[in-house]
Amino acid sequence: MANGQKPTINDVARLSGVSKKTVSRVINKSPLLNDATRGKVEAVIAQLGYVPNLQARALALRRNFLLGLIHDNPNAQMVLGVQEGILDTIRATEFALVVRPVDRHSPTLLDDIRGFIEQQRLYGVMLLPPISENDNLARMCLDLGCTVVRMGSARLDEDARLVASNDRQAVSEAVAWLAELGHTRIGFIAGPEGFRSARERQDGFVEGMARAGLKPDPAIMARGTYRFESGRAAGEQLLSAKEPPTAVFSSNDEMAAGLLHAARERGLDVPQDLSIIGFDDTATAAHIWPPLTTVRWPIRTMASTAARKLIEPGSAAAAPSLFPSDLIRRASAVPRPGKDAQ
Amino acid sequence: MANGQKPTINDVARLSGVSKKTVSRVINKSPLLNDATRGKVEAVIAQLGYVPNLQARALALRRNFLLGLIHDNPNAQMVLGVQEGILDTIRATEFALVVRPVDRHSPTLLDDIRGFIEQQRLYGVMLLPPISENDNLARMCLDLGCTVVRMGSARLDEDARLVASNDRQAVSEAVAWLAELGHTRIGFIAGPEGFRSARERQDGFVEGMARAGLKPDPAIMARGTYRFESGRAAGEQLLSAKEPPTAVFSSNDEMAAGLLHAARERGLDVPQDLSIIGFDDTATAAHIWPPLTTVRWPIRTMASTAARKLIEPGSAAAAPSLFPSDLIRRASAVPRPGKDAQ
DNA sequence: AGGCAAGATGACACCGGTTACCATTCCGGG
DNA sequence: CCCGGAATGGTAACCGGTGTCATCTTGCCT
Repeated sequence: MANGQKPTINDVARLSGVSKKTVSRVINKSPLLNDATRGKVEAVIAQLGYVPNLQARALALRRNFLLGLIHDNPNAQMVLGVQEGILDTIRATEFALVVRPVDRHSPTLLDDIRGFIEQQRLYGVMLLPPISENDNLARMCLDLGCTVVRMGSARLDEDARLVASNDRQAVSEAVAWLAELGHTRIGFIAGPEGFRSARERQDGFVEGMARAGLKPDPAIMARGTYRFESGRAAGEQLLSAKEPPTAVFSSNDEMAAGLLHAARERGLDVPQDLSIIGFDDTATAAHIWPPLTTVRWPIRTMASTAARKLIEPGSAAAAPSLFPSDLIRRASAVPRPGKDAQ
Repeated sequence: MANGQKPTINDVARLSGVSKKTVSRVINKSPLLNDATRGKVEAVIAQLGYVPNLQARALALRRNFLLGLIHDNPNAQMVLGVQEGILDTIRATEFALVVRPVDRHSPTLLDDIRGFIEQQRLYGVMLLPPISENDNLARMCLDLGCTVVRMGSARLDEDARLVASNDRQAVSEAVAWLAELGHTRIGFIAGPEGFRSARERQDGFVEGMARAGLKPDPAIMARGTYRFESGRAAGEQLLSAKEPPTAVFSSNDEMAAGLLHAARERGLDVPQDLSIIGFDDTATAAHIWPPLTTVRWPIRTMASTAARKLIEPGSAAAAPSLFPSDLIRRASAVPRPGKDAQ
């Protein structure tokens, strides 16, 4: 310690004239300890700038302090928001956040993740959509002995903890808003098949239409991949329908931007000729023209909650949490032309 | 081990009838080892599914396998690209990536980061712009005993390793391209004062203008904060000049998007009335209308290189690396109207 | 056959914490 | 005045690896 090494618990013990054990008690805030002793030891700790070695601690405790974030980049904005949310929770703790972007389509996905978890001996992992929907993956993590939290669209989950946004309700309300603006021909661009979020949003669309007394028309509904290009393609399909929509709900912002391009290429004016609502409230949403009306879900808060569930034992943490989303009203959705004239 | 615990090196040793030390040699691929023994031990390892405990290893080796990424979110797209680049390098190693978003303006910034590094005993840290420009921070990390790599705009650096993009040259070329398209009134939106990247880009602008035989006009140059709104404000300023520009280079995409809004609000047609070039090639760049001509720098490759410098000892790693950027030509920059008619 | 260097392996302490368990001191109550 | 129990601190072993150094084989040379 004198020679440039970091001070250890032994140095602290020697300098304060107590045993390692006592220092350990001070660090761990053991209640059965004389105040005088505690003070003495704390003074030495401060003087030395002693920081306990987490690796040694992890070894002795047979558990460590690493949380893993496993995702496959659906959306940079969202992933970063999640990271910030997790940090909000763990910043003052001894936990650290380890990230692991993966490729959902890799044939060795499960093995890669297993190796990662085993090698780093993670305490818990957080799964983001879309891989959070992979039940086999969640089960494997649980079997590997770490706690698991999944983020995603609403759905009960027996064993892994769940933090979800209520996509269905949010979409339903967005559609209701379009109806309120006087639209009756409302189109829909769905997310890719097999994604829970895609289904939730589709269900929300159907529900919203029903509530508004409208009937979804398959002729102005299409499916995309959540990517920009697919949104443009879907847009072309919808807009070339015999009776094109005057408003479209897109299951995410990126596809909404694609739709916007498709509309523009046809010489349509958005929002005059076509109202658009997206989902996610990505950075792009506010920056495109016109600014996109979209659904924002509280990513950061959700992630922060999820992290709490990960590190806090207790049964309460096991109950799924459902978060509401907000409709952000911008310029891309306006009353149907001629509606006021009715 | 039999009772559900993870197998340890002792289990492997016992089952294969050799000592711990020999198993350790197998794991570390020691060359002085009998092939027969190695084979036997490896068989047992495979059979048991033994994975060495990194924490114990870190303790014994007095170094660990954690790389830290410290940043304050200049741009989600970029941060995520960096994370992916780092993973490209460390995926097959025992290193893990620990992220730490921070707030550049926090008064306790340095202390927070120090605590983080000391607590987790990071092996190395990577600093992203803009905090990578903080020399005190870099020095502190070095003093704490971890290797440091800074990403940023070109500039020699004595102690910390540097991975940089050649912003100046890239901007210079972008301006040359505008000149080639026939523009002579070229405006500029600078980044915030005090940022190295902002200065590099500004220098590049001046250089490019000079090369094209043009003189920068302060009346059509403004400064922004790299945020959308500041781009819009700068745009209003530039466009209300007595002699407005026919083309503008914006120091990043987000401000370019703001400029685009400003132009549109004035009834200008982009690109017919105004050509725009941005910087960064964020997701937004391709999704706005018209698609933005912009400078793309190889974030992922740079980050991958940076990670290699972090974990590979050797003096070669200490030399700064400079990466070239590409001009992505999209629809937002077109020939000056009437130019062909000349 | 003897000597010896090189190769292969093992014994043991140690990294920096933790826990189990024991020893001491200091009480109050019978 | 003695004893039991709480409060406090110490000792040793352990977590799962690694380094050092000693030991035991070999093969080869003379």
